[in-house]
Amino acid sequence: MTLSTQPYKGARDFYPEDKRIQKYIFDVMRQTAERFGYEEYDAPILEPLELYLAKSSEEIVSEQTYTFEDRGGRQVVIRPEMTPTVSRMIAARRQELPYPMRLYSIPNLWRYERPQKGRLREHWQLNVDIFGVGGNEAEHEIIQLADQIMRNYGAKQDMYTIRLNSRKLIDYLLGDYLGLSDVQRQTMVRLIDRMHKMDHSAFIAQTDAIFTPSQKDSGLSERLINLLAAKRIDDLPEDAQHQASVVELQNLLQMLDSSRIKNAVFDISLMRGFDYYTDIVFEVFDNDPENNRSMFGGGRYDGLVGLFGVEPVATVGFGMGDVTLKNFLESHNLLPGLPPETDAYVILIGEAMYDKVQPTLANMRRMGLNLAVDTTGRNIDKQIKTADKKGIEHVIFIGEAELAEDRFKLKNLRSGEEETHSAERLVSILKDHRVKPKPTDDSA
RNA sequence: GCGAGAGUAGCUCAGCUGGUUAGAGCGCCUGUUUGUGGAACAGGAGGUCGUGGGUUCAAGCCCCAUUUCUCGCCCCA
Repeated sequence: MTLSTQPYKGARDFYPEDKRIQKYIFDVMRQTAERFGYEEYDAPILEPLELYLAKSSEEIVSEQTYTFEDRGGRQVVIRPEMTPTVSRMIAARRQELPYPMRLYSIPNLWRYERPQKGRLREHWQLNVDIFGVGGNEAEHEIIQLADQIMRNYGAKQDMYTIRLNSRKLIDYLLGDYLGLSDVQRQTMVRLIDRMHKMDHSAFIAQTDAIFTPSQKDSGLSERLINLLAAKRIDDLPEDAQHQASVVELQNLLQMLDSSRIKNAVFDISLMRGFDYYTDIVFEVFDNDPENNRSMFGGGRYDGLVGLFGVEPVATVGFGMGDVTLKNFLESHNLLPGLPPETDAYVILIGEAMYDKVQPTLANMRRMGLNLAVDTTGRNIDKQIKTADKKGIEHVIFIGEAELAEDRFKLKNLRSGEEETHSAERLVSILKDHRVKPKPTDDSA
């Protein structure tokens, strides 16, 4: 049996060309979050099992975590999500933290599930949370930030849709308005969550299975279907329109619209899986018909910090996974070409040059250049080929003549052009060639 | 956890109703005499056909199991 070279199921190796993409994706996340005043934090990848019990969705804890017993007999989980962890951190310093607290992190998370498109076992997820803001300014800022990240990747607003709903509204509609029991509500939420994945008749059949005979006789089925047909807040029943949750939703949509976010819509069927959401939830969908799925989302979860036995803290946040995001960027052709960090590949000409060239290399490196030197002494053509294969755009030739004159030949492998310059000039030319992807602030 | 499809060279794949020493393109290595790449030419390395069993005179091809990958379901990023 030979040793496998494959990475662990559902996890990825990142070769330099992959890591460059990941770094770019993370850089945009970091810069955008920091633009809004969010500060980076981190935490251990291991947490005690109790942290997730009754806080995440039940299936994630019971079937999708990597759980094991450590040598001290403790039940340990490799974190499947970051929200319980950050809530724990806030609770630990509940009294002393300056609110509003704005935090972000890009942790890797593990879930034991069958890998498929957009879903792996290990993924990285930007987590952005604001603590201590009870008003809709929190939702507004969080969604605005999420939207700005998308724009900074170069996404246009017609490429994705931000869907909004309210847990409170759903509770009111299913409970007070339709009169469903708690158990019925829970089942119905799950069902509505995937109503767009099934055909209409199958959906109706399954809703009917949830209702009691008397509920069915009183026409509950029709009322539910009418309710779910609501495309806009105005389509909701008169009674619902006066609910505080609906006023909030309307208010938020208004705020987003004023912030030039025109692709946010109300979606009554939006549920989200986690149990801890308490109010407004949102999800961002890829509009590409090839990849028409939820990319990421979040919402308000005012109850989580309080579970640690401290005064509750109002919280809104979202999580954005790198796998689905990369799918989005690829399908919309938004990933830029990313050259390696190495500014130039140094090719030595002549015998025994390696030692002689060291002072020159050290000098250029001191001036800030990233240089890789070919140590093989192979024919020049092979060395150039190597540079080209590595994707390094520039080659510096150094031989006896160059050392004597203290001027070096720089070749651009893309254009084929060659120029001879002093070390100082080389450094400044190569630094100018660096292309750092920056957030494209298109707030205009 | 459930369902479907697929695993042949580093990559993309071909391989007839089972029939001798398993192929192509690309890539890789060497050389065309060491101060210039992407080309051309010449040569070369590389496969226990995912793994284990079975059927057969004979298995890359048929059967079973297993594993990995891909796609869906559940759930979710």
